[in-house]
Amino acid sequence: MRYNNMGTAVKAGRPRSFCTDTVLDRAMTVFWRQGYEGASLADLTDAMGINPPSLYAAFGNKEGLFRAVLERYDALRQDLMNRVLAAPDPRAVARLFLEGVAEFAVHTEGRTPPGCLLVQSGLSCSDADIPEALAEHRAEKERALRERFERDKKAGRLPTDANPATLASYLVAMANGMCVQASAGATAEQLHNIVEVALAAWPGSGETSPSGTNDEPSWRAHPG
Amino acid sequence: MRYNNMGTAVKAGRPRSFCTDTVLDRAMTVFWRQGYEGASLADLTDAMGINPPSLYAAFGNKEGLFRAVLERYDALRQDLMNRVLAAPDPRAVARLFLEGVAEFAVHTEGRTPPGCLLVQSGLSCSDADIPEALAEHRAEKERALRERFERDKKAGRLPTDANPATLASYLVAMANGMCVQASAGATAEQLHNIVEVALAAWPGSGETSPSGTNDEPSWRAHPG
DNA sequence: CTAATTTTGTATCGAACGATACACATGTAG
DNA sequence: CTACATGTGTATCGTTCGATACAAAATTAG
Repeated sequence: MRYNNMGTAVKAGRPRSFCTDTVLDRAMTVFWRQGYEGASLADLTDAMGINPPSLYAAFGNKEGLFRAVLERYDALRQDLMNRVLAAPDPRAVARLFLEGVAEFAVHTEGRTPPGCLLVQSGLSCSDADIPEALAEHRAEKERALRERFERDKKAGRLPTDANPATLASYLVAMANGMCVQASAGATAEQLHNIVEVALAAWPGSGETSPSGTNDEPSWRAHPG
Repeated sequence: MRYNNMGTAVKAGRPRSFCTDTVLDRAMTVFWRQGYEGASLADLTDAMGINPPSLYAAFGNKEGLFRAVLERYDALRQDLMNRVLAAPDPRAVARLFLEGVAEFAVHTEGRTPPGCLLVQSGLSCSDADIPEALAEHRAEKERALRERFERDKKAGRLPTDANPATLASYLVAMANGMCVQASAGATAEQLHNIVEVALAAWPGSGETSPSGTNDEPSWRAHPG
């Protein structure tokens, strides 16, 4: 038995000619732009630069490839979620989350379509497993936010009558809605305007903030 | 030339055996539940109770049927939009709109899937005309809200520095986001909680309302 | 080296896709 | 009635779909 430079075992047989993450990134753009059912195997293999047998050997079938793409998508977004969850207070969590989503949704650098894969690639499909898988991935983010807000509430960083689940659900709904807008061509400025309005809804807005960050009301025509 | 009881001309030839709106309603549920590309012609003709030649004679092709379904969907939602736009002030517009969307999104009476056809049926497709058609229909609602808010601003029912376009975009994004939540199984109570938070963002919230409707802060755990 | 193992490229499978040809049914026009 | 026009049902078109069979290529194991 031989080992590579990472200490993992090298299997016998012909080695793979492609990098898993690279082909997943390419498949991601196809699913993102065309949706799960609109992405044909020919589209996928063309974009990935591999042939069908390689795809099926690596990912099982089309749904397996899609699920692998979703995991890869989460990994690419993990840094953002980590920064969001590391924010000092719930208001900063909300702001970093919505601003981060707005940034990702439009600032694609041509590598991906605008919007969010978890919203665009299959809310409705002939195979209900696909919308379900997407919903689970979205719910994962909502759960992380809710648990953060539950800790904030216990620590006194939210009013005692605040509802962490509702606040998390509000943020995720807002984010998903912004992604729908982005997929239809909304600009970064339009999304950031929406974010400013959305943050005005946050507990403590509209009054002098106890933390001293007295934000400008966000529904104004020309903030600043 | 003969005329029917509505005064319209009766064409020569064998008459249609189906009601256009009825078959469109049935096609709507298929597109809604399975998405544009996930809805096969066999699925559609089965649900509509007609054969392919009848479908093609009446609607041209699959995309033509889909566009007819979108028009039908708008017609079914027109009453809600009329009531929303007839509200006395912008805050009432926002509340009626979001509450109406929340109601429609979950209260389907088994006839349709939860959510919104304009969000679920094809944000991404191999044929880009479909997402574009959906975006136009969504933008139509946003435009109606924006024009209403522009009139409100001129009439002094909104602050002089309010941004009607941003407020309309915020409401539509919120509505679309709630529909995404609904499609994944959110309950009416969860959506209404989100609506309460969303309305707290509205200009004038957080202070004693000038109209005297001093709404309960909406991010509370147990409103009322 | 030979044997075993795994991936690759080509070529293609049966099923499902969107869309139609065509004969028959059912109406109006005169 | 005949002539014409339109819709319906069956049966099927060519294409594309997701998925594989198979043999050659490329590696490890001994």
